[in-house]
Amino acid sequence: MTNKGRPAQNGKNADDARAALIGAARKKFVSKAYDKVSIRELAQLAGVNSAMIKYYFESKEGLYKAMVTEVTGQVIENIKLHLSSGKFDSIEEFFRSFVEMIKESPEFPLLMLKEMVLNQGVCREYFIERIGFKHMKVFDQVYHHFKDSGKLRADVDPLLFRMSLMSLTLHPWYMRELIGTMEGVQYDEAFLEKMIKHNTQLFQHGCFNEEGKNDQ
Amino acid sequence: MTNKGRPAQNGKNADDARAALIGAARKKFVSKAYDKVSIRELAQLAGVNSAMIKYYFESKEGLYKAMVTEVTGQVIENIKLHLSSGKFDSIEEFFRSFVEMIKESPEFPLLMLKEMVLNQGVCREYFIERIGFKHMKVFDQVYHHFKDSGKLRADVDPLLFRMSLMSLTLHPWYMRELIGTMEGVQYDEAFLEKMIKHNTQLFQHGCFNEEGKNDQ
DNA sequence: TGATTAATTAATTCGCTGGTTAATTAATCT
DNA sequence: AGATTAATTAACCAGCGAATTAATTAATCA
Repeated sequence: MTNKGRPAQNGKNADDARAALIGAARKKFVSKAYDKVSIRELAQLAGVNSAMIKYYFESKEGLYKAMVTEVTGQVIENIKLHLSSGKFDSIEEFFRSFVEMIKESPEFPLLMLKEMVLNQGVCREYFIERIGFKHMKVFDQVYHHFKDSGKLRADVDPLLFRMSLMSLTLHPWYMRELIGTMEGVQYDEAFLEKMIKHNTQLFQHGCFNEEGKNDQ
Repeated sequence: MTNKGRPAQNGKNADDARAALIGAARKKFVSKAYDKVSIRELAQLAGVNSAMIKYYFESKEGLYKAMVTEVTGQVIENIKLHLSSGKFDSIEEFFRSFVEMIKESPEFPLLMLKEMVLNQGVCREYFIERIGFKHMKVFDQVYHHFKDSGKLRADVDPLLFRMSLMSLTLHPWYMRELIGTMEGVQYDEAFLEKMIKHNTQLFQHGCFNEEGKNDQ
């Protein structure tokens, strides 16, 4: 019971047609609707036979879920890395960390949008379970952090604070391609920095005590 | 050449299985991906035979387009009614008018999202042509209105102003169902009013001259 | 070398969906 | 009443795509 059987041999060396399939799924499923992506299309891009999907993932949905697991896994890592504590010196630092997090998993916002907002019926529950609450919690923590430190104005509504935070941090990524084509704007360092400053401006003056501000 | 032929007889009286089909399309296509909605499903919800789709709209896509035409038609009317001039006494008035506009065509934000942002739509070009530029122009006009009236601070970036305006006005509608289930919040009068005030707060202090403010 | 088993494929099955058709119904007009 | 025509339906068809199968390949072990 050691090393029998034909070894995996996609392309060069080791064990993975599996990895190739997940890679293909990452590309295709992010930019196209679930049903518009055929297993033949995926197999072709991965350079393997479509039956390999059954072999490794049981079904198309199995492959999709494996891909979601991989992406959300990375995102969870990045959230831990950049946003874990929820303890930020300033709201600007939060906006900057959030951008940093997204930059490392740029497929994520659209994937989430498709799963959670659109009822594609692929694995909404699974996705929400895996990432939804954890993700939402970040905004929650930010609210409480600033609330507890006494920097937030008393009249700021918790839900609306979180909602507007979400809107301003996520929506621009949904619009990325559109903004790119219509306005000719790339999401480069300079632009993202301007966005961070702009959002900071809005929140700093809109939700925070004037006396409590410590930088700029 | 007057009144021959069998009269329309869906349910009660007059001329419309057609209307029933568009109604069904409005419900189904907004909450599900295009390919996940079958013509039988639509016909069943409308209470007619699926062949009626061919009869009235030539095809599934024809029905979809007819639905888009109806919704966007209403939206254009509502934009004219509530947002046409772009001349608002305050940013709060703009937020309120925008909410008013959306309330009368609540399917619109998600429909637009699917067509323009996600590649799930069927008639992206058609949709953009019909509503895209006209709609974007509203945010543009708001910027210029306040800029020209000297109320905006000099350092406010035009694109970021428009983007954040879009984010704050549209994103909450994408999240509507999610917020409903996760937070138990309904988008009723009271909540929408709070949202308007909150957004106003952000912009009033974040983008406008302090001396130029005239209410509250 | 031959048994064993993992990896891979070509070919086939089968359910679903959009589309089509031909027949039926129910009204109006002459 | 009989012709005409719009509205409606049941039944059917073709095509696609996911799933499945049965066979084949290529390695390891004994």
